[in-house]
Amino acid sequence: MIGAGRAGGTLLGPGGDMANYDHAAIEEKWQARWADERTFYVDEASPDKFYNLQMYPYPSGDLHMGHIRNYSYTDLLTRYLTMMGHNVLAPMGWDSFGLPAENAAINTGIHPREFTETRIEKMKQQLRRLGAVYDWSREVAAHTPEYYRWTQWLFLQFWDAGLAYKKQAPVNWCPSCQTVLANEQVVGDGECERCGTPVEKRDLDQWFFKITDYAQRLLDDLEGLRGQWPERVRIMQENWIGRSEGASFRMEIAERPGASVEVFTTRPDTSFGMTFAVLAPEHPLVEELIAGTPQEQEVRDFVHRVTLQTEIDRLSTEKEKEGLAIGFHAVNPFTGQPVPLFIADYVLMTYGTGAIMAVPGQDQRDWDFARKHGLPIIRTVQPPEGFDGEAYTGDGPAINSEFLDGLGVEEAVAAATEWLEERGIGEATVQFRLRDWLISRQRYWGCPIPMVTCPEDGLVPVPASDLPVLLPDIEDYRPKGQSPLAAEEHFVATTCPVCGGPARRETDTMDTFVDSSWYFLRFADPANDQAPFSREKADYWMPVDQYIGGIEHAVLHLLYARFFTKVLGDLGFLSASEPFARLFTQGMLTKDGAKMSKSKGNVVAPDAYYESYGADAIRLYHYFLGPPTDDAVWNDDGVEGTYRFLNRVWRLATGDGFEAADRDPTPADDEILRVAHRTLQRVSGDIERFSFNTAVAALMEYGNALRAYVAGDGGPRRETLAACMDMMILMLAPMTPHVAHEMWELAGHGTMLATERWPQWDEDLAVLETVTMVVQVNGKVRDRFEVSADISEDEAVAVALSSEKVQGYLGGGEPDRVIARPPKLISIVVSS
RNA sequence: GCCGGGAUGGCGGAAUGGAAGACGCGACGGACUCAAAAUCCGUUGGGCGCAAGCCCGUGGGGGUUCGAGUCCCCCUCCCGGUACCA
Repeated sequence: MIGAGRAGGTLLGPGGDMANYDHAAIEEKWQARWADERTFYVDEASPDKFYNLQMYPYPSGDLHMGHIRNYSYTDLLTRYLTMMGHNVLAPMGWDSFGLPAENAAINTGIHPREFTETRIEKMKQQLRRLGAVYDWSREVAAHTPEYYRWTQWLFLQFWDAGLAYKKQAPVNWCPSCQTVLANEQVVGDGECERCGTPVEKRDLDQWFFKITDYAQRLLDDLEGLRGQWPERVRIMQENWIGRSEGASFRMEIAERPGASVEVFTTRPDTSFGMTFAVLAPEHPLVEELIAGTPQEQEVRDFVHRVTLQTEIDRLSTEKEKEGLAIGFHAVNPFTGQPVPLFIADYVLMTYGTGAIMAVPGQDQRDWDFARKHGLPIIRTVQPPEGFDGEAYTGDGPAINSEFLDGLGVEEAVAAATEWLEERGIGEATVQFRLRDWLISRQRYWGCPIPMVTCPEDGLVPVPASDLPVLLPDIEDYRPKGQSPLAAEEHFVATTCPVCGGPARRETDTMDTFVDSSWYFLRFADPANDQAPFSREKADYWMPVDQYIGGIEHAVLHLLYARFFTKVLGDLGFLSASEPFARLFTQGMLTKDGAKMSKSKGNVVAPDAYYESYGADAIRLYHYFLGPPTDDAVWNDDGVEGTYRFLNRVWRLATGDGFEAADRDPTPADDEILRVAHRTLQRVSGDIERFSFNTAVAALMEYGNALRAYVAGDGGPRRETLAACMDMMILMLAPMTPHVAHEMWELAGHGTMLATERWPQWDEDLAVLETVTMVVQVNGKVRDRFEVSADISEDEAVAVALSSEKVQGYLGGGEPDRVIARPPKLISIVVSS
């Protein structure tokens, strides 16, 4: 077909001498073929599986260019890996519970289910239009009873394993969303992740998952992800888990024999420098001690004032630390001396023991507080000569510390801890910053928590056989401080599974992060109605070989999913201990200096681009735009360039404007084949290392070389051009699949391009025959030679020294030094 | 504050310690056209020069090296995370 003129004319563009391809017709044709032939549907037959997963999206309805960028990357890999011969699972599903649907219901009266499902359909259409391919037989949606039945079932497994519990706790409350938030969902200066409203504290009965039981393993297993996950994500998780080692010990209250307070410190070596101790205002001991004392009212007022502060004020580091002596003393076990006991807002009840020993000499916060309240400061670590700071936190010999004197920090910590342990006062302990995961939400559009409360039997799980606890249809979605479900008596009123007596259902629903903590497992076995997934299928597909998503999930989703995987592994449901073997976080697409979002009004709708340029040109532009890990700025003119490129390739494929001849090969034919193989080598390597932008650049250079070849003396040789075009088409197949498939068919291949094998380059052809050798004199390039790529060192030096220009710089003398790096470079050093 | 990451033409970006600016966008000039669009060809970091060519140039300052955008030290600015975590 090559060189046969405008073959297959019906799909050619609308007239003009320089025909553009008819992207609309071509795209529809091939999208239908992939769907009808279920080209990317997979089973478990092959030993060479590859699980290629993109974070399943919230069905927002409209794909903007930011989404398109992300889906384009995943689709490139699905197609490339398929051509590499892997059995590639690329599923798609919907994170379809959550607030937007519920808010829409409140505002418009449309049922969240209808709202959600309409949008899912819309989004599926848009993915199809992009040419993104999936195994749609595995589609899941978190809001369907077929899915959330198993979310509830998994909750029951957690409950049975003692990993789910309910307790009253001060929680983050968003007054606008009228629901609680996990710590991880409080962002910035204490604002709601969703709506930006300042978060308040409230005491509520809430459900938690005991993720803290897994803190150490979640931390340890990050090691194994080194090199496979972006370093910054690994570090963010490490910091979030926040392990610190130290000691906790008890101190007697001087005025109350029998009463004591436990403190945690990472620096037991500094205990001799303790000059006061501080309790969190909410510490239970505070109320116990002050009851009936003259200062009772003053202390209560202070506690009240602190707890009323929003999280923002309380945690602001600019604010001066506020505190109050409560009139009691703690006895420092190391010295036997009493130190005054304070309450202060800088000590948090939620970390450690909620109480600290204060050592102003070695802790800046304590220093500040001591200064403000006129408390003594004792240094217990000798600062280095010339130290002019305040608290000294570095290493140095211990001083003023009796038996610790002279020891370095590490030895002193060990010695002090041992001292405490020998006396039974305290012990070495490890603290984590990580808190248990609060999963209750007082909202309607989420997975109901399958528990009932019975006056006789207390909290009772709904039997697995009664699942799912269906989310009932209701009339009033407005949040009122408790879940809208609480107002639905027919939902709430039930019977106790244990005693059969009247009982009440839990009305909270689960955080949507619970739904997304196991969806990747459901994709392995989506139709299973006996279990969330079979171990066999999960073990076949897991772990996810390549996970792709946004950096915004660096801690939340990725930590929870890791936690779920470990729990389910421990419970015997699967073998994998980590869900995502490799993680790729793509950068975001910005416009006007911000991430594209509806609320910012800076979204670029793809519709006009689809019409003018088609899906392939849009995709190719996204690949070309820049490194996929980096944020990128949308540029309206850019698609024009990739569209022009594709049309030039199309004209080469359709023989538009030239005639190919059956003739003997010339050096030009030899050379263009070499360029083809060199390009294949570059493109293959670039795709493997996610350098899509340079892969596209290589293809463009190849296209330019092909056009020069076609226009060159003697014109194109039919056989050479066909071989070169086949390679071009195969390389374009994962990137611009529609036009590539069309060209493949036009070239006379009767096969489906998508399942063709990615070609292998010929090493002998890919290597350069001649190289430009640069000759430097004193570091500056002074001459260049075309030399054979396998030139010897001696020859290369001889060529360099023969250069007249170089001789000029040598001024008749001998070079002091010659550094030879054949065939690319000869560097000559000569003293002036 | 602490922990990451970054700064290269008008713009997006490319460059295993070895020709800085590949590839593309934009701009300018030209061909084709009655004209325009499309397409094709050429130029395009700055300065000096008729030219051959020379000098300067990867945020700033030092250093290592025959050779630094790349490695080391210091600084400035920008982005992300985290923030009284004892």
